[in-house]
Amino acid sequence: MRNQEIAKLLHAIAILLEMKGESRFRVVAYEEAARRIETWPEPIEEVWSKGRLREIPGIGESIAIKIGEYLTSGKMGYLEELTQEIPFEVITLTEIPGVGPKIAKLLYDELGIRNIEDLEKAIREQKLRSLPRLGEKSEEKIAKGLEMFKKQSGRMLLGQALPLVQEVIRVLREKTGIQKINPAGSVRRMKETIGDIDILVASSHKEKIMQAFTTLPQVREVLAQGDTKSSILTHEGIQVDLRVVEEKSFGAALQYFTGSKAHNVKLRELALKKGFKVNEYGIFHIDTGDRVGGEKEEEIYETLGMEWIPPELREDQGEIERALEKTLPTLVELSDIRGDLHVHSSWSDGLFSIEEMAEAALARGYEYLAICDHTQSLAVASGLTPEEVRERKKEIDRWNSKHKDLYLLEGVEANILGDGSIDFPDAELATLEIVVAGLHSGLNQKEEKIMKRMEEAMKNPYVQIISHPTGRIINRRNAYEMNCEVLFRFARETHTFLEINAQPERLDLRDVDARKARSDYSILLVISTDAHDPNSLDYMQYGVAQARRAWLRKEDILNTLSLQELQERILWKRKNHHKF
DNA sequence: GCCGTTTTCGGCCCGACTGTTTTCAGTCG
Repeated sequence: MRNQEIAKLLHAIAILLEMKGESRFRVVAYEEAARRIETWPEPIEEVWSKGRLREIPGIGESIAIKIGEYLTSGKMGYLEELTQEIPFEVITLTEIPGVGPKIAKLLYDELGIRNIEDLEKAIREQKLRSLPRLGEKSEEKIAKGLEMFKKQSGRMLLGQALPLVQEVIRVLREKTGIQKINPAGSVRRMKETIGDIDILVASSHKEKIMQAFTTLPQVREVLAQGDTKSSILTHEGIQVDLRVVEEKSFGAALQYFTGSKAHNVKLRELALKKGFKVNEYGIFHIDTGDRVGGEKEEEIYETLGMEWIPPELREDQGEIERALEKTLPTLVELSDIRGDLHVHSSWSDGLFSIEEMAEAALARGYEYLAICDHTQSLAVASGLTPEEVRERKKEIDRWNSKHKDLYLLEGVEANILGDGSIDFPDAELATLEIVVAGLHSGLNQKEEKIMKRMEEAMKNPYVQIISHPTGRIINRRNAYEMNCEVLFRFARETHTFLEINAQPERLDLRDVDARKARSDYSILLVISTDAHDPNSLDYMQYGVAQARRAWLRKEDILNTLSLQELQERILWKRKNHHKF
């Protein structure tokens, strides 16, 4: 999968073109192409080899040729031409907040600054303030941006951002009595990672709210305090922006600040075609200037003849077209989930007893919970031997005999070994109700080997679910070298389910992959928390959000079934294995 | 550079804020 790699090159071209002062439409075209490729679920090299690059929106003749050239020769002549004028390195300067292409170019042209180190030196020597169109304040601003840039290590996880937002909102409500307050931006869209946090308030008591906000206990530094917008930095170094708008504009502002940018651009283009103008204050007739809505977000979409679009879908990935046809899917909700099919107990590397995990599941209203401890080859995680699994069964049976409202499924998360075999005998697996299997070793093997292991594992009649199928850890580890299309094909052929692992740093499958697995391969997905403690059962909300971003409905998720239906579905594979 | 229920040519989203400027360029979301 070389999508990221190609997207980076196209992004670099866009920046370089902007530095040169090229038409902003060309710049936008390269940016758009980069974004499309980055989120395209198929490996770009495969799309290319099938001659289907032009089917990706935003890829025209010219960019398709450049991608082809790069995949054939490892070079992109156009990019090399551009970097003759401006070194590739200079692009990294634009990642500093407050430094865009134009300033980066200025820094390079006037002071020969090529990278972060050069820039630091120039700031120390106070060289920036004497440049044309820059002054003392600009120098200060860039110095501050540089500090922030050096501190941050990737975007924060949704699992970090959401609790913070909820806490900030709770305290602001308490302190000021405001009613209308909502997260916006990528937090509201429940993206897997968040840049900075946006919160929106409707009120006419601006001063009081800003005061309350900038004196929150979480505040380390107030970055800006204005009438309508203030920004703070928390002790963890997270930037939170708060905007206050008039009640009558709340819906329009919420729509506007929720984004995504691509979604908003498309929406406003469409509005223009229909004779309307959309901005953060409302929706207006172009001819008369009359305001036709804006207090509620729904009014914007309705006026344009569309269904209201759930924030999780607002990425310009087809949702606007579907909203116009009024055929958006009804997305799965947390309340649809009837149980968790992958949790650990203190029998392996979990921190709490089976009973404690079960009580927590009961408290969340679940009908079932699958105890899936690690198996023997995973010694570091106290993986269980068959004997230990039999011992454990007594404890599970004891719960089930006493409780009728929560059923414990006896399971394991088995390990897929280097040759694709499962580290637990088939005869033992056959005694279990649920077998999840995943890769936990040999993660750096070549694609061919990885895929062979996956195939072998899925052919095993007792393996029902593949856990964290791509193995990525956000900000820390890339996915295995693998091919999701092939994985999906195997999964379909062997009637194996795939997991959406809800751990905030995993969220694996990714949203675009899960969407493809369901839409193109009809694979049923399982949302599991992989919890090692009772509180982590709440990760389910992130898994559900991921599923919603993948356009999934209740009927696309295995663990929305009742216990009886679930048992039928998961036992089907071993009973019918001879047929395929 | 891309794209087409107005178009194969002529369009291509919107506004706030900031700083260094006397009218606007650059950045951001």
